[in-house]
Amino acid sequence: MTSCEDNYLSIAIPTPLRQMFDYLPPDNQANLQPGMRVQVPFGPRKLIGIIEAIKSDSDYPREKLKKISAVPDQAPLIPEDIMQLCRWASSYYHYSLGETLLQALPKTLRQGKPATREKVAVWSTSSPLDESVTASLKRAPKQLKALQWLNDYPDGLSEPELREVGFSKTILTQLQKKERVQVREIERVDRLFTEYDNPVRQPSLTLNPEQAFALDGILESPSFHPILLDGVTGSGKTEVYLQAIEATLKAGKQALVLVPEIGLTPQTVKRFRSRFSVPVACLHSGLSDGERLQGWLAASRATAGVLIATRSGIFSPLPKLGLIIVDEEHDNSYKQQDTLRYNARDLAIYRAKIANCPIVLGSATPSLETLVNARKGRFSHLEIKRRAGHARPPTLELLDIRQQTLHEGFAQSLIKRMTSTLDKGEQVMVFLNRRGYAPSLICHDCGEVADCPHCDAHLTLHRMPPHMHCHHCDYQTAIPWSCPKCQSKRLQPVGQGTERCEQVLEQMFPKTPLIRVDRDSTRRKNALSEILETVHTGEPCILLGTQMLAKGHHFPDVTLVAIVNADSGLFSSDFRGLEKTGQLILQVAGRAGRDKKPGHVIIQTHNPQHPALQMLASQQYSRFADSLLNERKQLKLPPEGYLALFRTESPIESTGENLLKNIRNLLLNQQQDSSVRVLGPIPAPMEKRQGRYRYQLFLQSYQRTSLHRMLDSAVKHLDSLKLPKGLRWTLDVDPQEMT
DNA sequence: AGCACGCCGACT
DNA sequence: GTCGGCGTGCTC
Repeated sequence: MTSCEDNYLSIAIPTPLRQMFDYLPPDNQANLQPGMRVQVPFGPRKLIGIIEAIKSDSDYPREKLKKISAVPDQAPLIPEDIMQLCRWASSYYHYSLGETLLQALPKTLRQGKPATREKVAVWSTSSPLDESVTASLKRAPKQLKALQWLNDYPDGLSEPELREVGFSKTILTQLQKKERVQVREIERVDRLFTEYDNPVRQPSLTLNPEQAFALDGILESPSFHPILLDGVTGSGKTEVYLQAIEATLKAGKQALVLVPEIGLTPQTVKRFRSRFSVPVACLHSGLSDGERLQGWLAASRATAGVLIATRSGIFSPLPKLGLIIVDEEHDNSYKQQDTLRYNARDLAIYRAKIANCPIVLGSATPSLETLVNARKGRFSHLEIKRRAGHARPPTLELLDIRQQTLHEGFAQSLIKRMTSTLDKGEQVMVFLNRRGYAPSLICHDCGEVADCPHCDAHLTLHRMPPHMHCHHCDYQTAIPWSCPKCQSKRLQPVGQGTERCEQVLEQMFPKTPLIRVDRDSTRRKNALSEILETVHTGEPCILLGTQMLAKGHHFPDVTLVAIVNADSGLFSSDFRGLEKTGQLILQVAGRAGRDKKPGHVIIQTHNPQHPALQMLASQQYSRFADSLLNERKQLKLPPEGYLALFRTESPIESTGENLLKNIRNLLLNQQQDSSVRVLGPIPAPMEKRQGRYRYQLFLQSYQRTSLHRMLDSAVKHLDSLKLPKGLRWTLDVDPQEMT
C-alpha cells in the first residue's frame, strides 16, 4: 500500500478564524470521513479538529501542508445531520464553523479523550491455581474461595457479578495485592433501545378531549410539522408529551425533549424513567463531564430512546430521531448569551426539518415569535384551555396600592388575606424578583448611594452574610459603617429584597414556617429539592422567592400567590421587558391551586389601570400578546422583522463607540440595501459594567437575506481590522436581551 | 484565541 | 548581565 493517495482534508479547527485548514492524511489511515475527529499540528500546538470535507485538491501549496497527527475514532462523532445543523448555525450566527462544531461535542471529546461508554471493572486470575497458591491462602478462606470461583471464568467477572455471589471489592483488592488476580476496565455494552419488547413500563393516563385532540395533531403525520401546543399551566401538557413519545418509541424512533435550564428536576426525569422501560438519557449543567459524555453517547449510539436535555442538547446526535419537544418554548434560557449565541428553540425547528419529524413547542405563554408563526399558518396551533382533572384556573386580582399605607411593602388587605389563607391550613407564595436585603444603601444626611466601582449600578445590601454585593459583576465589599462622603452614620437601606421580606414576614407571621427560595438560599447542591420536599408535605407555610419559584415547580397546596411589586416590570427599557413580565406573572399564577382548592393571585401595583396588567389579570394572554405585537409592528421590532446587534466592550471609553461608528459608516456607504436600518451606536443600558465600557449598534430589516448580507460584510471588515488593546466585539443575531 | 518572537525596564 | 512587560504576526 502506498501512502501517497492524493486526498486533502479540510479541517474545522476551534479558532475564531473563519476559515478551514487543509491537511494531508496520516500515513496509515483508511476510511476517513467528514465528521471524524482528528488531532492536527496547528502552529506550535496540537489541536482537536473535525474533518469538514475530503477534497481532491487544495489552494494551499502542497509542500506547506502538514499531516494529520492522529485519528482518535473509528467513525464520525458528528453525523451528517449535526454537520448540517452546525453549518447552518455557523452561518446564521456568523460564528466560526470550527468553534461551532467543537462546542457541539461534550467537553471530554473536545479535549481529545476517547469516546467510550462507562467502563466496568472485570476481574480474572493472573496465574494458574496450584497447590502452592491454595496453601498460601489457608488463612484467608474467603479469598481462596473467590480465587477458585474466578478460576472457572477465564474471561473474568465484573464487580456486580462477583458481588452477587458474595465477593466484595475488598476481597478482590486483597487478592490483587498478592498478585493473584488482575483487573481490567472494559467498555460497557448496552442494548439498542429498539431491542426492548415494550418501550413502555407504565400505562398512560386517560386524556381529556382537548389533550386527545392535541395528541392526534402531533401524531397525524411522522414528517416535519411544527406545532404550537398552547396549554395553560396544569393542563396536562406533559401527559400529551409522554404519549407522543410512547408512539414515537413504538415506531422505532427516538425523542428529544428540550427543557429550560431550571426545569430539569429529578422529578421530571423520574416521571419519564418510570413511564418508559427504554433508557432515558439526560444532559444538563448539574452533571459531571463524565456523566455528560455517557448521556451523549447513550443518545448518539441509540441505546437511549429518549433524551431530556437543556439548550446544548440540541446538538446531540440521535440516529433515529422521530420527535422533538421544546417545553416552555418562550423561556429565555434557550438563548445562549455568550460565544455562539444560538437559540436552541430555533435550531430545534431546523433540526426537525432535517430529520423530517414533528416538533412540538409547548407553552402557556408562547413567545411572540412563535405566536406569529402560528398565526401565519407556518405552525399548527393546538390549544388546551381547560386544566386537567377537575382543577379550576386561578383567579387574578389587581390590588391598587396607591395612597395605601404599606407595611414594609405589604398592603393591609393583602396581609389579611395571607392570614386567613394560613388559618385555613393552606400555603401562601410571595413573589419578589429581587435578591438580597435591599437594592441600595443611601446616606440619610447627604444622599450618597453606595455604587459599584466597576459598574454603573448600585450595590445591593445583603445581611446573610453581611456585605455589599454587585449583582452585575460579583464585586463584594464590607457594609460601610459611615458615609464615605459626609461621615454620617445614618445609612439607610432603600427598597426591598427577599432577605428583608423574609425578616418582615417572620415578624408578621411568627408561628408560620417561612421558606425562602432564591439563588442565595439554594446555592448548595440539592438545596432546592430539599426545600421543595418540605413544601410538598402540605403543611401551612409561606414560600418566598424570586423567579426561581415561577419555573417548573408545582405547589398544589399553595392557594394564595402574592406578587409584591408588579410595577418594576412594566416600564423596562428593554423592548421585550413587558412581554417577559407578562409571561412571568402568568407563570407565577399558574403555580397555585388544584382540584377543590382553586388558587388566587394578588398583584400589588401603582398602575391598576395599565392595559397590559388588566389583560393579564383577566388572563387574556392572547389579547395581551396582540397589543404587544401591534406595538412591535409600529416600532419595526421583532417578530415584525429581524434584528441583529453588534456589541463592543473596552476598558477605554471611546474605542468601542469609534469602532461601531466605523462599521455604521461602512454599511451606510455601501448603501445597496435601503431595506436595512442601522441604528446607533448607543451606550448599552448599563454603559459601564465589570470595568468595561459597552456600546451597541442595531441592524434591523424585514428581509432576513439583506440583513445577513450586511452582517457578512460587517464581520468581514471587523475581521480584517487590528483592534486597540482590550477592545472586543460580538455579534448577536436575534438578541433576546439588550443589556 | 493562543502562542512565539522580539525588543526595552528593574532585579537575583 | 537576565527575567519579563505586552506589541504584532501567524496558524494549513
